[in-house]
Amino acid sequence: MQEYYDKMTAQARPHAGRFTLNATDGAARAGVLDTAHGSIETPIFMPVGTVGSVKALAPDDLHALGAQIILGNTYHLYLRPNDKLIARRGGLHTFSAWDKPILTDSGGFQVFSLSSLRKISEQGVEFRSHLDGSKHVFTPENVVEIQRNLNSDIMMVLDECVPYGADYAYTEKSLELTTRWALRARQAYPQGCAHNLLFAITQGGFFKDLRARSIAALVDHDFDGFAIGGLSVGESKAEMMTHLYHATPLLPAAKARYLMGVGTPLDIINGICAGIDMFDCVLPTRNARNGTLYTSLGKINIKRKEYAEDDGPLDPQCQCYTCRTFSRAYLRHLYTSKELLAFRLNSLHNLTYFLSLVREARESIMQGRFHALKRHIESLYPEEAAAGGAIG
RNA sequence: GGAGGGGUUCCCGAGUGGCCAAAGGGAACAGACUGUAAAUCUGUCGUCGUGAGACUUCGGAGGUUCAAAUCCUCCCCCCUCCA
Repeated sequence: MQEYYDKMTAQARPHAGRFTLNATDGAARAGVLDTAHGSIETPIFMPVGTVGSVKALAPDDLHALGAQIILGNTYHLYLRPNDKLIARRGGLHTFSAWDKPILTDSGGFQVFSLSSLRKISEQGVEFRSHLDGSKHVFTPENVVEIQRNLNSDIMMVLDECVPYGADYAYTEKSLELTTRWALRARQAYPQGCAHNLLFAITQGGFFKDLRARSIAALVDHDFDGFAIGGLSVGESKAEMMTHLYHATPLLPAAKARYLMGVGTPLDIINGICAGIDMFDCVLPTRNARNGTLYTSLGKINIKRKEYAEDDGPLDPQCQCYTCRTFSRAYLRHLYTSKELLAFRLNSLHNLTYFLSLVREARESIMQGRFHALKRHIESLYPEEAAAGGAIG
């Protein structure tokens, strides 16, 4: 493996880990994060490709969309096909033919979402595979090792994503464990994987003092970026926003900030408003496969009968391949007929929407007019805004 | 001509005296989805009514019964095999 690590290190571009701020507008930031496979311009939305594939799309599609970085998942790729198999093929970039940056989630979320299958201890988490029931152990150290084997550009530390409704005592105990795990992960690889950036994950549930404590305990350690975890796990929109706006300013300004698993277009705008740089979410791709599409006029469900004879484009203001080429009537027909093309065209469109949104946000920050964009997005999702998604 | 099987709510298909406006699929219609065990899940799905409930349905027409999709009679139609 050392030979593999050396080779990956040699191939890495210089300055990996450097984060440069280009502009700010209020708390909103526009920056650039350098990684081993190139730079990403923030704020950024990262399409989710859990098992080494953004569902329904090929790398060519992602390039056409202007995707700068995608996600992979440690838990899923470790179980299948296995990180060592991927390392033998030259890492996840080579294996999946994606040459731009990749961020891998640690499996902390699976510890949460597959909770019936696991047992948490100081050492790490013992869990059963959802695929075949076999028993495995994740520790802060081996999760980093797995991500190095994948040659992830941005590795996430193992954390516990605390379920919504957890009480103060549990949240506190969990946060302390997550903190100890993060420090162990960092200490295990102090210099050994400099080009595989390592982000810490802050937790703290829905208690402001615990959020602050989690951040304070991590900021002084040498992480390449900081994530806010444990939001959007079932809480109300208002609660989520309260903690988003409370926690983000506590993160160090000089490092990239990542809001994990979020969110809707309005959530993302709020995150940017609060000072977040990076987002990922399954919403655009999953909703694409389930028929919900995001447009410049709001959300639409392409399955609806009203589109059966609608010859207009999905979104007249969108320049994506889907909108340039096909009618709503055809897209509805594809979906209704269960044609696989529906997944690809819908995913292309929704990701175009999310990527355009963050690109516009970046431009508006550079030009000092971010607030106007925020107001506009709020007007597109009035119900969500009314539910508490219009703070700031 | 002979022997047998069958016609159920948009479709397929359970149901053979009351617990049946009728299982289960499908279709249709609507909704959900936030670090992806998701091409998944949920709801509605005879008519009227917010509701309790009322009314009309199981090929057709009669009949038996307190009660019929279910039992009886006749009729119509479909399928298989034999001639």
